[in-house]
Amino acid sequence: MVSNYRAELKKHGILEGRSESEISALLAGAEVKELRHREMLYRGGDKASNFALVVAGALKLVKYTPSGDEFIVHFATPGDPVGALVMSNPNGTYPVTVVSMGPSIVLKIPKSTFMNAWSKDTQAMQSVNRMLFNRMNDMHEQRAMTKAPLAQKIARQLSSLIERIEGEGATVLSIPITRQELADSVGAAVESVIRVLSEWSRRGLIMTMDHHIEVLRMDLLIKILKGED
Amino acid sequence: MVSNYRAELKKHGILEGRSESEISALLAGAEVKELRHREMLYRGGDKASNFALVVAGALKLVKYTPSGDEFIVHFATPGDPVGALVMSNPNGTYPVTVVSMGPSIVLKIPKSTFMNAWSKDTQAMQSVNRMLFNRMNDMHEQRAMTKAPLAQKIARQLSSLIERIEGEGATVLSIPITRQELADSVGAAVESVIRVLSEWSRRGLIMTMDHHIEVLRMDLLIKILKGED
DNA sequence: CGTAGCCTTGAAGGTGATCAATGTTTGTGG
DNA sequence: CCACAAACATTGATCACCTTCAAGGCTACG
Repeated sequence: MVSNYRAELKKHGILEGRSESEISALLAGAEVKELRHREMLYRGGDKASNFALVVAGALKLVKYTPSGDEFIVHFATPGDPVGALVMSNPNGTYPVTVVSMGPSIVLKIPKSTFMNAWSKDTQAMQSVNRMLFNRMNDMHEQRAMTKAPLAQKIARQLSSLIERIEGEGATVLSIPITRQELADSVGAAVESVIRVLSEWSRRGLIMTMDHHIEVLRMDLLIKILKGED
Repeated sequence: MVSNYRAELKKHGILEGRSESEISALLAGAEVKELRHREMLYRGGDKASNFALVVAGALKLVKYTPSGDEFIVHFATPGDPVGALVMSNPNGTYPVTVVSMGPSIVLKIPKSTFMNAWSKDTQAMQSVNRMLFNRMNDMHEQRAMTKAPLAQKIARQLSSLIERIEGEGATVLSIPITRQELADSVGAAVESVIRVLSEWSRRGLIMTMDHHIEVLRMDLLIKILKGED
């Protein structure tokens, strides 16, 4: 399974159509790492010595407010680069803490390889840029909803996550996500998220099993997302 | 003034220390454009044929919610690249509408030059990445404040803008900004922003003259920003 | 001198935060 | 495999902060 990380990355347009020698240059010193649930990959503020490509599973990128509560900046899903932007910065530190949600697999690539191979490789940089572009757009979409009611924000987050992790048309979110995490990702209080999800459960819209959310009525979720409730 | 855009860009670390031939390659087909107040540079959804570097003034990057109201994703300030991320994407369209705030100057660079020169130039890409990194961090900071009271969000936005546009220690924001724009950028209603700013005016914290905001008591603004009110 | 764009103020009402208490599930060490 | 701790979920009551709606004023500019 681990051995096949290359195929997985190619699915997401990374390393696709590259020669064997190009690939080995881009992966010089790379290390496949399996992370356990809640295991930390990077700690925010630590010196950035490598970046990672998500191969399987999902990771949360977390920041902390001065007042101590946590908020989730982004969920990194397969194909996502993590910590790549800071590589260009000598002595840069990771801007976020990165923690695995459920078991996941990442490919850790040393900063030196980034500088020697990635940054000089147009195709590679383009795939990194494409992912950053997507991430930016995702953040913009989220910002666009600041004034929308909480249910709408949660619906968006949920369907966006399912689509990105499971693919178009899926209904089960295979990574474990707590109400707290959902709250931290939409900028709300846990209790408020719980009230929304409980309501949805009652209405038969979703089902939760052991921190795994299944959407039973995607059509209704989409309606809520659009504010048609 | 226009002729000196290179010096201005170098101040922000772009094109710095490059040879004459490198610079002319990076600026092949580039065009200096002066924008009037409220003039549009890019319309969201249009095919992206070039990107721009902000030389002087400021631009707002705007999106529209389905319900029609506007929200401001980012204020682009001198040194900022605009539309650069979408260059890697063939047939990509601008994800945001870009409008000048007050008169401003940008350097428009064709997509072909991005593909031929920028994307192959490690140093150039690094400076673009550095700016994107900053923009991301700015958005993260903003996200971190979703639960903070409105006054805090406005204080942050204001001081961040002043620092980025005018430099450390400045107190006057030289670009015209309306209450509506401030509201759209922090995700609030105009009236709410007005109430906060009026209160600040009464307390002698700020002064507004013809859409230009001056901070009279930066110390107090910082206190508010930190939630110490 | 009238329109357009922006600013202001007040009143009413709602959404979600906070606090507090309790139940439930999961994980771990003996 | 049990017992206890830790993490997570739930529910209710209260209340602050903003939004919304409505109405009116100011200033610039063609």
